[in-house]
Amino acid sequence: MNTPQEMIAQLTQTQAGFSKSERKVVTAILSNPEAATRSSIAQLARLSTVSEPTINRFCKKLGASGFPDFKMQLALSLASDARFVNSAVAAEDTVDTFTPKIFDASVNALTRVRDTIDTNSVQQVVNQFLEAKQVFFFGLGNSGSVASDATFKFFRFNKPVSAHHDPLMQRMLAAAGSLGDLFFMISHTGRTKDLLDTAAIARDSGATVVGLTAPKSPLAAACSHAITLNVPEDTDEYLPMTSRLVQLTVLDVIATGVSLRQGQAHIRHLAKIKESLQATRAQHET
Amino acid sequence: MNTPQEMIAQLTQTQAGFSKSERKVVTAILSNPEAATRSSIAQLARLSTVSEPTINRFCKKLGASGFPDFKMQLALSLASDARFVNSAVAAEDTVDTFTPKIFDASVNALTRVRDTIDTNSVQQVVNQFLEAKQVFFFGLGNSGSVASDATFKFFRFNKPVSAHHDPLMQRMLAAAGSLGDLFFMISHTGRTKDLLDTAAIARDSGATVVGLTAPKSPLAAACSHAITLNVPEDTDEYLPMTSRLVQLTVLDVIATGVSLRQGQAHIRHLAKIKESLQATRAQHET
DNA sequence: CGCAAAAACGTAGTTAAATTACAATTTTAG
DNA sequence: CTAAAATTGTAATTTAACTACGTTTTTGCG
Repeated sequence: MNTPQEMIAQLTQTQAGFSKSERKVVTAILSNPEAATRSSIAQLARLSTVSEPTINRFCKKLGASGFPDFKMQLALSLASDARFVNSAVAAEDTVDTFTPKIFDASVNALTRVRDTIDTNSVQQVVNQFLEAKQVFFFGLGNSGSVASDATFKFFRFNKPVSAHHDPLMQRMLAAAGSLGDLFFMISHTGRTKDLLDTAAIARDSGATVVGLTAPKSPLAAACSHAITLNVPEDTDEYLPMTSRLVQLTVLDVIATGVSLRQGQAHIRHLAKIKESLQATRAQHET
Repeated sequence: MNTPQEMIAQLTQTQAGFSKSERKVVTAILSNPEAATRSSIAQLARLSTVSEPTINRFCKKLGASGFPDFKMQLALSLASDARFVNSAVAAEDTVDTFTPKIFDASVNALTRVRDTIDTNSVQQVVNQFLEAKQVFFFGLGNSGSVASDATFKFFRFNKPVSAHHDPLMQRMLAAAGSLGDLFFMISHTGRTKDLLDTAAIARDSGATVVGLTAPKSPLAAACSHAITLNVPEDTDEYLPMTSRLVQLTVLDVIATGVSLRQGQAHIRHLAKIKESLQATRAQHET
């Protein structure tokens, strides 16, 4: 059936189309959705100061088969939203309590980007990668590590790839760039001056410049193609930068796209690489 | 209330403790759990060829307040399990279809580790970090990038931290180690020979050796303390190595632990670092 | 092997919840 | 201001869930 129930979305978003008493029901439910999933139609009717049939009609209007079904969908909707709860880490937290919070923040960021990422730009970047003769991954700070990781992932495609963390080196490489070169810029903020300069230089030199960065950022504007990421702001002092995780995952997506396009021949290439690693292992893996 | 409903786990795992007709009920539910959440007590009773009260008693035995509550918990349990679905990327996949799969695989890995990680060992590692005079992050390949990322995260604690990717350099540093040095070994498999050697050398030199690696791996055994990660095997050719993401997140957890223990003084230190980055930005962020 | 106690199970009755049919009220359009 | 349409509530009906109690089955022990 319809996979992700979005009952709450319907309750919170849909302002129009509701009558007076229906709005009363919405208010009552929203005041404590958790409780709503556990209450009977009579209880909810009393709480909303409407009649029971009104509740029932309301449920059907929202696509449920009846009140019990509505409760079910609401609960499911809450459950999936519960994973989105980005509860802040507090000073009183212990390892047991803040560990799940950190993981949840990461999951939160990933699901958000999954639901908002523009697959068209991903497709374009995959195409650019396939057409490129040579690929440079540029990043600074945390994004530099992401760039390094990217080389480990993309060198498998029989194409020269490298990562660079030094702004001067990046600048020189960009200046030396030419048609067929792909510069892959990674930046969470998309506002790092050095990278912006480098992007401009690279474009001037005739190379393709791809960005993995924030929407509406200067870097996104400076690139030939950009994949923009809608990651939650890291307002909390303790919660981590989730952008790295998202960037890595998007690079995985791109790599998968390239992989699929390269087809079977490439699979054998991969097998050879895996084999080569065996010798570095103490024992064979299970 | 109890956060993650684990009704299915109770149904699939618990073999003992069930009577004959209760097993019939379990079988009936398991044959189609989805349908079970939508059926009435009478329907399920017929399907299981038992009486309605038997179903009801069964529900209460499993911790539900009654049949409706049981259905609810079962549905929630199914919903959370649905996120675990690690559907493989197929050759016919398009960007639109494989992108969510990759994200889901990452989310899958994170939630799994979140639910299985041993917080005691995290706590121990946090303690080790606080006691250390100097910290070295070692990793090879993909884990090397993780090690680099770790330095960006941990240098904030006013303590000398560095990452090294070269096995020879790692070896030399390990040999030169002494009490107060913390060697932080990152390895997905925990079977990389170079790293195993280095770990042994570091321990011999009197330093503390911490591992972030696979359970029951040689590396885990070779360390003073180990955080072991239960990440899903990467059996699919296309799906990415999720271990990096998990490793990064665990490092975030450790950093948060350290951060919380260092208290308020450290917060001001962080503010200064953030400030220093402003100058590298093209514009102020929103 | 047999008997008694305990556990498991089902039948029938009871209660509560959800739904439907219909009437009253409110809203809207002309 | 009035009539039609939409909205809401009342009351009755149906359906589902639960409880009490009696029957059957299992278990433990002499």
